[in-house]
Amino acid sequence: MAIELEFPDGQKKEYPVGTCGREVAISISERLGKQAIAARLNGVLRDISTPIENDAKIELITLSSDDGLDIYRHTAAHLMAHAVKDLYGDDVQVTIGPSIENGFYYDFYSEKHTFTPEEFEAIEKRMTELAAADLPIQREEMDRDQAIRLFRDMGEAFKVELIEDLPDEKVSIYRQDDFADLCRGPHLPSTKYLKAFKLTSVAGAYWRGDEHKAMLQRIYATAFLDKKALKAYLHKLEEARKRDHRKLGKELDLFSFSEEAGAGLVIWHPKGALLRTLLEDFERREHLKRGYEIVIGPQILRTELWKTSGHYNNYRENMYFTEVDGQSYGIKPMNCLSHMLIYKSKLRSYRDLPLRFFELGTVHRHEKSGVLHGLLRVREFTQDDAHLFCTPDQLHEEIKGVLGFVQDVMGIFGFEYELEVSTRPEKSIGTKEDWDRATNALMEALRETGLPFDINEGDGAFYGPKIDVKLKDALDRRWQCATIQCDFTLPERFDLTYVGKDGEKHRPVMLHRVILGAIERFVGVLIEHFEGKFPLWLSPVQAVVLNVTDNQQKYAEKVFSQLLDLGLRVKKDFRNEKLSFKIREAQQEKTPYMLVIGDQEMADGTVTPRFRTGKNLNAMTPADFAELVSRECERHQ
RNA sequence: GCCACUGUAGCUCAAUUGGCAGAGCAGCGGUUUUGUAAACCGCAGGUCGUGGGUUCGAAUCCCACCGGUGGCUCCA
Repeated sequence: MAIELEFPDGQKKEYPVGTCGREVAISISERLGKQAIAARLNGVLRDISTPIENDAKIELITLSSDDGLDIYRHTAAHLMAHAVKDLYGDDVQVTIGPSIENGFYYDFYSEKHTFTPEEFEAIEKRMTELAAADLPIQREEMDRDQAIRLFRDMGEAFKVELIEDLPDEKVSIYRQDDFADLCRGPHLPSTKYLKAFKLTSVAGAYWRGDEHKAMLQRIYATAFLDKKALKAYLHKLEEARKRDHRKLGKELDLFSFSEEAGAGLVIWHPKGALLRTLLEDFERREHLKRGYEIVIGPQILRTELWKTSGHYNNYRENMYFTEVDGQSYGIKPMNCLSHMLIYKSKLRSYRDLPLRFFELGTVHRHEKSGVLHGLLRVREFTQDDAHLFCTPDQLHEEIKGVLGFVQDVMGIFGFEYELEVSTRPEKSIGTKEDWDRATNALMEALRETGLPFDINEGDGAFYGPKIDVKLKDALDRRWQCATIQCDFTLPERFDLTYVGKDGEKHRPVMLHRVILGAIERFVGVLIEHFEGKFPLWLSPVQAVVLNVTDNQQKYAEKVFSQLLDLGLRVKKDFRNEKLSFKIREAQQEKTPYMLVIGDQEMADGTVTPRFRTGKNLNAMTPADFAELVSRECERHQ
C-alpha cells in the first residue's frame, strides 16, 4: 500500500506501506502547523480523519485554499444550525445549509417561530460558545433506513425526505456534541476552527426551490477565517451600499419611481434621460458601423400575431393586452415580431443575407411584484435588440461578429463579465441536427475569441441554445445583460424563406441578440460601476461654470454660451454663494469639471478647470477647454 | 406571486409603554460679494402611504389595499 501526498505548495511525497491514513494526515497536518483541515483523496474531498485503506493519492487542503474556505463555511452553517437547535429546540426543524460566496446560509422550517434580526446576536453568541468548546466533528456512516429512523425520531421531517430521495444505501451524518446533521461533508475536524462569522439577514426560501413547496426561513451569514477578513468584507459591503444605483439615482437626480404611476415603471429625470440618450446615440453609431439597419416597430400588435409566434401560449402571463375597435392587441414583450414582418415584406435572396435589424425597442413585461428591483428589474424597458437573419453557412461568422461587438462594448465601459452557454432543455422544439449545429456554432465562436465560458446544461430557451453575458454589480451580484440566442421556431412559424443559389426556397437561421441588454438595467449597473462618476463622454453635465463674485457674471455668461455653442454639456452656477459652497455642490453632483472664473480669469479671458478629483488645471481659454473635452471623449468612444 | 421586514416635510431621520407631530439639509425672504467640499438671520413646509376598524383619544394597536427593502421562484 502506498500513499502519495501532495502538499498545498505542490510538493509531492510518497509514504510507505502500512501507514495508517489518520496518522499520516495528522502527522502531515502537524508538519504544516496543523493547517491541513481536509484532503482530496483520489480526487474526492474528504475529512482529514478519513481512514485510508488502499493505495491513495492525497492532496492536503488548508484553510487558505478555496476548498478550505468552502469547508470552513459549510461547517459554520452546521454550527449555526446547532446553535439554533440549542436555542429553539423542537420549535424549529433543520433542512439544508450550504456554503455560498462570502459565507453560508441555513434553511429552517418552523410553524411556531419567525426569526428576526434582533435574535442574531443571541444565535451568534451561542455559536461562539460552541466554537470555543472545541467540539470534535465526527462523521458517521449508516444504512439509509437507520438514518431515516434517526431523523424521524428527532422529528426532522425534512431530513427524512432528503434521505428517502437519496439513491445510496449508505448515508453519512456529522455529529458535534448532541447535534447531528445529514451531510455529505467534508467538514473541519473541530468547531474550534471557526473564528469569524456574522448573521446578516433572514429571508424566505422555498423548500427545494419549488414554489409549490413549504416556505422556509433562510438565515444568511458571512464567515471568514479571522475577524480582520470579516471586518474587511463588512466594510466592502458598506462601501457597495454607498454606490447602490437606487441611492445614487436619487442623489444625482437621474430617475425616480412613483407609487402613483405604478411599480416597476422608470421616470427619467432630465439628467438621467440625457445619460440614457447618450447611451442610445452611442448604440446607434456602433450598430450602423457594424452593418446593422435601424428599424422601428409598433408598440402593440394584434393578438393573432402573438398566437402565431407562440408567445400567446408560452408567455401570456407576462404580457399586457388591450382592445382597440373590438380587436385584441398585445403590448409587445419582445421586438422580434415586427422584425420578422420586415423580413417577410419582400422576397429575400441569399444575396440579401445576412440581414441585421436593430431596434431600441421598448417592451412591457408583467414581472411578478416581488422581483422588481430599482432599474435592474422593471416592467417597462428598452432593449438594444437586433435580429439577424442568415444562411446556415453564415451562422458562425455572425455569432463571432456579435461576440466581438460584446467584447468591444464591454471594453469601452471596463466591465467584468462571465460567459455561459446554455444547451438544450428537456422541453424544446427543433431537430437534434439543428440544436447540435447551433450549439456547436456558439461554442466554436466562443473558443475562437479565447474567452473562458461555462456550460449551463439544459438551460437554453425552448427554441434554441444561447450565450449569456453576466455583468457583476457593486455587490458582486451577476446581472444578465448581453445575450445571443439561436432560434429555430420563429422562422418556421412565420415561414421565413430566402431563395438560394439553387433557386430553391430555404429557411434562414435567426439570431436574437442584445448587447447592453436593457438600457434600464445597464444604466443601473453603470451607475454602480462608476459610482455615479461617469466618464466625460457619458456625463449628462460635463462642466459647470462658477463665478467667484457677481463681478464676473457678465464674462461668465459669455463663457457659458460659448461652451454651449461648442457642443459641451455645460451648466452654470452664478448664485450669490461662496465659491467653496458651489464647488461642494458640483462635487456632490459628481460633475467632471468645474470652471472657476474670478477677476484673474476675466482679465485673461480664461477659465480655471478643476477636475472632480480636486485637481486644478492651468487656466486656459474656453476654446482650449472645449478642445480638451472633445479629445478626452474621443478616447473613450 | 410567496416569506419576513418596512412607509412620518422635497431629502435624511426623531417622536418615552396610545395623550397637542419635531430636527438638520434643501426651498423661500433678507443680510453678506465671497478664490477651490457647507457664511449668518428669519419664514414657510406634514390629513404621519391609502381606506376601514378598535379606543374617550391612534403616527403608534388590528384588517385590507398601494408602494419599498432582503431573499425565494422567475428573468433583460
